[in-house]
Amino acid sequence: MSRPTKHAPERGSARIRLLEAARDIIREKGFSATSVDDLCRAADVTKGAFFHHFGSKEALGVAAAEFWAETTSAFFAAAPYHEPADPLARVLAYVAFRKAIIAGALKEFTCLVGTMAQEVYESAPDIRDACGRSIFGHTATLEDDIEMARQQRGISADWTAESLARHTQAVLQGGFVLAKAGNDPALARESLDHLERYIRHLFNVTEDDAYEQIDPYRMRLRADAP
Amino acid sequence: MSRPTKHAPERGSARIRLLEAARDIIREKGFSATSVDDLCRAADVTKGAFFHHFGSKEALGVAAAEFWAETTSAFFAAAPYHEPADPLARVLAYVAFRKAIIAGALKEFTCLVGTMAQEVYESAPDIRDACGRSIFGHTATLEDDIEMARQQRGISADWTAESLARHTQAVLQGGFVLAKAGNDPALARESLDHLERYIRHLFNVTEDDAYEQIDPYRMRLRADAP
DNA sequence: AAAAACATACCATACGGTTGGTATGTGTCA
DNA sequence: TGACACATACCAACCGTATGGTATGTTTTT
Repeated sequence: MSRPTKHAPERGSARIRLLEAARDIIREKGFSATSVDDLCRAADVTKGAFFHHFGSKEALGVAAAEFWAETTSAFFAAAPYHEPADPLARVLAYVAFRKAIIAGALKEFTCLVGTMAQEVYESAPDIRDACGRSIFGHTATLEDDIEMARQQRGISADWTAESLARHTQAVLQGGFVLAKAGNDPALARESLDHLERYIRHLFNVTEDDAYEQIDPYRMRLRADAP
Repeated sequence: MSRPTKHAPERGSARIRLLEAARDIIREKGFSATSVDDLCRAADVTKGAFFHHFGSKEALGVAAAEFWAETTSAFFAAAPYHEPADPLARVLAYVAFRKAIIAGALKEFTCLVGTMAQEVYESAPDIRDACGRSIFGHTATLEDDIEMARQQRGISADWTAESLARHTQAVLQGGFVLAKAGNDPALARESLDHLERYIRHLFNVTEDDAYEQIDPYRMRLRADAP
């Protein structure tokens, strides 16, 4: 959190710090309850700097959603759930990975853009659309693996890869809502277990099947567990 | 919840109007963005009346969640999805009913307590807990039908009726989030289709089975459609 | 030198909440 | 029965503060 020295000024360092503060504080208090002063205090910048980088609070909301899209897509691209050679294994590994990162405080693993969209969908269309691009951009990264698994296994489905990818995101977002309402992260994990069972059913893969065949990534997660 | 007193037949009319205004405006703008003045204006009462009935804005939030719990539980208790004699049919009819009432504007069918919980879970524990009681009180009304269906059909499951009921609610809440982010109610209905398919899989009931056997309520919904 | 990146001081308003009051109903007891 | 004490429901005006936003600098980088 310490500011960079005057002679090594990171380009847009105040801007980045404001976006990071927005990510953390909006996830904790919501967009409306987060004041510009809150953000300036957390980022250790003045209001002048804030309005130099963002034309309005709403513009910051849009930028925060875009920042979230950038950072999370980098995070998921680098995540190990892409490792399995089998496409269905990658899909199941994704679910297992999402489940594994649900840990700690609620504000640390819940979704910024889901929270913001829920709150401002009607009053701030620009923010809503930026949140939508982040969410549906992410679901799109799952579609190829789902479609590959479907074709490879000859599943003639009455559902599309697109819709199953979106459903996966819906289960995640809904799990977050229940976890918040019940103040218990386990509620989010619980729904992911149902999602995993659903996907296995869709692909006729039962729990009895050897895991190392279908889901080596999940095996590794289990082996790493204490 | 509203204590029935002998005197003052018109008692609490301002209170009720404020709770109805809260239900509508908070669903549209969120809790923080909804001002006390907004509510007073919509309910056509003065601020003095507001703070006569509610000790604070947060107290109104709690009361609004409780009001939501009361009105929705009466609504669902009177809904026709309880009609089928078969318990699994009732569960599937519930999902079909939830899908059927997703229509019109987002603010008209989305969930007040899900929205509020998502927003204030960290900053207003009293409201969060009231939202939790509303949500999990509702999921509990599904548990008996699920458990009866399970026993009747001899399903030896690695899941509980409780967790499946909660998952159903998670899919609904997540569907609402996606519908808001994508500004399209169809996104919520889409996830309910996956949920229905999941439940059918769990109970080994395929789409090919005769509907009138398993789900007369759904048949009626279809017949009623234009 | 130009412009981008900050900082300081300030503003109008909207915010949640308080105050002091009125009108009306209700239980009580002389 | 009536008058009195008390409670409830509601209102208009007001208060201190926090809010998003601006005007005008100063510093730093190119």
